[in-house]
Amino acid sequence: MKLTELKAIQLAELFSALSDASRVRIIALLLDGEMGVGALAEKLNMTESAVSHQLRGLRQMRFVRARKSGRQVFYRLDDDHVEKLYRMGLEHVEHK
Amino acid sequence: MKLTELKAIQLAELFSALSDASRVRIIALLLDGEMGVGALAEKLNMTESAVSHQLRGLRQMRFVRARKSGRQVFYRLDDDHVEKLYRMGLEHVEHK
DNA sequence: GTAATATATGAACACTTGCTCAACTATTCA
DNA sequence: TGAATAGTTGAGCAAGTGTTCATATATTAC
Repeated sequence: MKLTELKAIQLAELFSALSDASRVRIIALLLDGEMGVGALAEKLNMTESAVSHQLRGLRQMRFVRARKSGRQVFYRLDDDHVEKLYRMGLEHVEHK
Repeated sequence: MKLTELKAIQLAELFSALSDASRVRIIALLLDGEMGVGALAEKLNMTESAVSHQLRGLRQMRFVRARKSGRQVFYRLDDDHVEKLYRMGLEHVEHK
């Protein structure tokens, strides 16, 4: 499999987005639909700040998209590839 | 999507294995068949030590499997999930 | 206007990661 | 046996990551 250095880096960045348990759990929650930062923080038992920092990374990766409504910001998944990757990873983890 | 903390961690570990460009390039090379550490190091332009360190991680994750022959150690992919994850990631990276 | 709410941001810090370098084991060859 | 080859391992270190804490911004309610 030929693979340019650039694509190796891009692939690594892609998988890095899912290489942290907090981010994985954020993705898992967003699979059910959009959610505000505060609600995410509560469900995840994390500070809003920590969640916000993680969401920024996911936003920059185009994994999630933000929608502002009043003073709340609702996030949702921005890519069905993410869901596919997530599900395939879960399959791997569950089947031993 | 309900997700236990344990599974979130396992998923994160799974994706962590592909979250580095060197490891991605190792996987890409092994997609074509098994290869010795020296050959990998040469193709990757890395020291054998660095490659060996990465292979250890991949081995612990059960991503690769080692076969010893004389003084050489040949590595190959140990899981077709890895290939699926790799290809899906590549698809994501290539389609914008 | 002020106060309260929801989120974002930057600095600081502990922790992790991937490399290099040196030392080590294991195998082959002479 | 000793030297050369192939790979592994551990320590050390620079760079990166994820959190907390304090502060800033934006919006709503009064």
